[in-house]
Amino acid sequence: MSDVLCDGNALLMSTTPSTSSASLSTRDLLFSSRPLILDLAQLSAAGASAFHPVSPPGQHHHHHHHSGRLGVLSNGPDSPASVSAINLVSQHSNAAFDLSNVYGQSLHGLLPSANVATSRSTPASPNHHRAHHMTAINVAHHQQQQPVHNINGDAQYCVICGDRATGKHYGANSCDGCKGFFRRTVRRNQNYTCRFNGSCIIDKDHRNACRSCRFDKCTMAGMRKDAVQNERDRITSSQKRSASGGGGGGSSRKASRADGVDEDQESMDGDVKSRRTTPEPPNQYVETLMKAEAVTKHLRNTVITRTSDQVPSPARLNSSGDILDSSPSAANKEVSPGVNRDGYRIATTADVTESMHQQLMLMVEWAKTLPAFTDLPMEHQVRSFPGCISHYF
Amino acid sequence: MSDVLCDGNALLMSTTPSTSSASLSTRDLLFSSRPLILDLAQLSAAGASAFHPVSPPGQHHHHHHHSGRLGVLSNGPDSPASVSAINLVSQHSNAAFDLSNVYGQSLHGLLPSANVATSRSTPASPNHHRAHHMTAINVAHHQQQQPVHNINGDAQYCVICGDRATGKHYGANSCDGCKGFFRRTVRRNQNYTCRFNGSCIIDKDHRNACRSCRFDKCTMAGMRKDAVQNERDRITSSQKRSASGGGGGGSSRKASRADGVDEDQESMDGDVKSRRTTPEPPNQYVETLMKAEAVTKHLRNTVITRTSDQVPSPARLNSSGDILDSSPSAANKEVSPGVNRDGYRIATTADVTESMHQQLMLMVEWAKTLPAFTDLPMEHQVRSFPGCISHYF
DNA sequence: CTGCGTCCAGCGTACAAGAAT
DNA sequence: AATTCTTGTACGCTGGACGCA
Ligand SMILES: [Zn+2]
Ligand SMILES: [Zn+2]
Ligand SMILES: [Zn+2]
Ligand SMILES: [Zn+2]
Repeated sequence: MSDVLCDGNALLMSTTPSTSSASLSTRDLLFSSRPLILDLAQLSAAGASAFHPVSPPGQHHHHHHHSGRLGVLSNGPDSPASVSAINLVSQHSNAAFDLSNVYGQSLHGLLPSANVATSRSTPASPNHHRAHHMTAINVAHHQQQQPVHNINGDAQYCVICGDRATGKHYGANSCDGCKGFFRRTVRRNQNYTCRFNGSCIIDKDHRNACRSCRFDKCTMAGMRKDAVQNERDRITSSQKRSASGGGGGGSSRKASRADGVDEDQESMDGDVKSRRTTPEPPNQYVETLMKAEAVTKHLRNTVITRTSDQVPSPARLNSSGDILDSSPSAANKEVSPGVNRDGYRIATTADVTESMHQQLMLMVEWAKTLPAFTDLPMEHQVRSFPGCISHYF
Repeated sequence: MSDVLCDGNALLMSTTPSTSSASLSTRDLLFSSRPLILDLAQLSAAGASAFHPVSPPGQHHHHHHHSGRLGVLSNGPDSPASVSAINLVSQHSNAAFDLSNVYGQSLHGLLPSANVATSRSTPASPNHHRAHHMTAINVAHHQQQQPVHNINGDAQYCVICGDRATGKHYGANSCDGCKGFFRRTVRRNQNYTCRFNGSCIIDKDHRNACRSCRFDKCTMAGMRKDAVQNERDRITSSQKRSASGGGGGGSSRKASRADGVDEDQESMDGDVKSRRTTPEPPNQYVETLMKAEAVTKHLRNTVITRTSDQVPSPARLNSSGDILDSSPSAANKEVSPGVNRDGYRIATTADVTESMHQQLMLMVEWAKTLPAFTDLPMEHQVRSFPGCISHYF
């Protein structure tokens, strides 16, 4: 029962690894003209590495330390295993089910033809964020203050975050943001603790994501605490009497509450607390993924083996007991009639079902290896699948 | 030609949302003992509908749209388009192929409920407003800030809902409610769909009745997405201040968990958000993914529409011309014989092929939005596909 | 002019309360 | 009844605008 019959195109399931078969292998069909292969491990890894803000938004960077470029992974290692679980091969050239063809076409020309490196460094981007940013410093026109160096040849960028620098502050060439941040921190004698592993990336768009790392970077960049002076007298007074009367008030400064309730926002006090350690590192994401990959790899291989061995091999691996509980028997049921000369046989719905089942399983198992996933309450685990990442599965 | 015929279990393609199949669903089979679900659709992006970030496919069963209460948002709206691209349903009870059920269940409860909200805005609470806000102009007392206009005569009302404005937010003079709503929406990259005709009235008492219209109005009123910044470091109130003094320390806030378990409710990352329990990354990864999601979103929607309209609708959207190049015609060919009473028809190999093709396309397009990917030399780009992710297809 | 300072609009986060499930 | 999500309010932090020597 349950054979899939295609009037025109038979669905065939390969019973061999698909690589060497004389007939067209899925892989051959898929990437006949191109060396496409795919290895997710790499994608995620590579992707991940890519994620690494390696190329910071921009210009700012120039040299900059470590910044770790992870280096490009060469894909080699695990590709062998990547054989489609379901190798559906069509006997006919126009077969609709010839996935290989589909893939081939889809990929053909889809990839960005050129962009090899293009390093999209995007010097221009800094725009977004406050436009009114260009203030005093701005030399009349040229609104794009980029790589410019000032008259002295000093770099124009903040050594802490890469934003445009407004001069030296507390000993380091920096932007107003880092200047203010350092001052407030020192004045208030605050102590921050990194929630990750102390190696957060500090650039213009993320400088506020981790105060601990930002402050460390300030210090590292040469800012000196002793350059921060004591609080001065309030400046506030000025305006009121002159204009106030008539109500013209204008906006000059504000009259900071005479009633004393104000207490202002800048000021300090406090006591020392200890450092608390929070889990998860920043960059270890890639590591985690790699680990997950390693853990599920055997499962993957098993699945592949099972799928491809469906017919011929008497030895079905049921070893992974707890994972399987669905129709295992249905698969190896009377198939003899369909086997043809190339070692393929007609795929039964059970075959397809089985394969999909396995695929799902793999995904789930994979997800389960991610600590962040298992930490979720069950409900959430379920919900997480539809997320942005799962879309691409 | 090319119909898939199953002697025992027919492969059917659903032309409807597929809500209630009585037979065992794949899901049941797969995870009978475990609550794991997996929305394939989402998973493969293809599965389909899931792609729509908000897609509420699920829930269908319960009440839902009819939603009697006016002003109340049921979450239905956002997911009109989400119909599984390929709903394979088995005619037999033990059919392993009932993906529709899988989808339905998976999504059930997955969507962020749209809750309405109560407009707690103003009940009377105008009490305090920001203290330091009332500055110059404020004459000591008069705490009832209502129709107040500031010195310039600017309206003091929210341009979106008419409530009392608290200043400019993201570019528009608005109330705190609209400010928060806009920020959350943008940060989560959410998409709303009006259940009516897109012209809902947004005022103080009804602003929570339709998120779609509220958001549109925000945009229309001048709020800019780019004014919403990235997530910052945690604040925790008694951030340690070291110090000397004798401390008067009174902790202002609640002393939120020093152990870091806190994790706050606000802060997420994906549109379908995967709620994380673990701290999560400093995040550029998520950011990158979100960005990729946003960029390919329209593609996803297009694919879903096309796929779901495959059979019934005479209006197939071929609009996205450049993306399609495979057998489009094959799909809508003589199907009459296969349509059965439930609105399903037998899936042709072309249907499956088409869908898979689209899915692949999506993946590739998505990958192309990742800088790390495009930075790879072409050869590597091609090779990256078969990795751990592709295994899960 | 540089490099300290302060000021405060407008970002942000924290969380209590309500709504939905 | 328990749990999760959204909302809106309270208040902290940031950084550009400026004052001053
Ligand atoms: Zn800086
Ligand atoms: Zn850090
Ligand atoms: Zn409003
Ligand atoms: Zn509406």
